[in-house]
Amino acid sequence: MNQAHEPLPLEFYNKPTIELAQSLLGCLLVKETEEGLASGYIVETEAYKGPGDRAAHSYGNRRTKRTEIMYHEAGVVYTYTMHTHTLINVVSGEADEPEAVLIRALEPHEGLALMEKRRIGKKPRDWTNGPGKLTKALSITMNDYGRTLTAPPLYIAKGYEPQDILSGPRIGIDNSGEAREYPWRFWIKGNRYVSR
DNA sequence: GTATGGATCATCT
DNA sequence: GATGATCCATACG
Repeated sequence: MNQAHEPLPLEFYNKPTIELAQSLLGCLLVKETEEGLASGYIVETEAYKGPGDRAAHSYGNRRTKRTEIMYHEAGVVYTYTMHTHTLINVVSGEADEPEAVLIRALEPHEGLALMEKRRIGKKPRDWTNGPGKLTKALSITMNDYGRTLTAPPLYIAKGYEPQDILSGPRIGIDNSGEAREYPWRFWIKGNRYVSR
């Protein structure tokens, strides 16, 4: 049987976005549904810094119905639909600072049978090694938009301390000028579930 | 292993 | 009507 976890306090998210992106590595992302609980350790993230970041949806303080939640205080979820997939971000920064951290990959931990069922025909390694994949494995949808990460059904709990953290350019933002070169992607060295 | 193109839809112009 | 913070199948080496 699965055991519930203790969510990290709201204060955890109260730090600079780049720092938060690194702090999230090794933490446990948990989603509870009627089918049961599924969770995975965060092994890859990307920071998006709002106004001055051409790759961010909130570049130039762009404020629309979709990005509205990024102007909220840190610790809430920003889900976004990309083609046929849903992506999940953790909102960072103070209120009116539209920054966020994209969760790119997880290492499956609990609810493995559920993930297998949600990712039929895929190898275990392909269950959560990409932003669009992990949301499917954990059943994260647009219904989670705006949720606070400190209570079920969707929350982040303490995981383990990563050994080595590496950083590099972000992925999939080739048309964003200089912003594509910023080393704002972070991952745990040697982890098999990191994308690419 | 790398490279390429199509799927498919919410959101924005 | 155009645009993706992607994924997958296919082709090729």
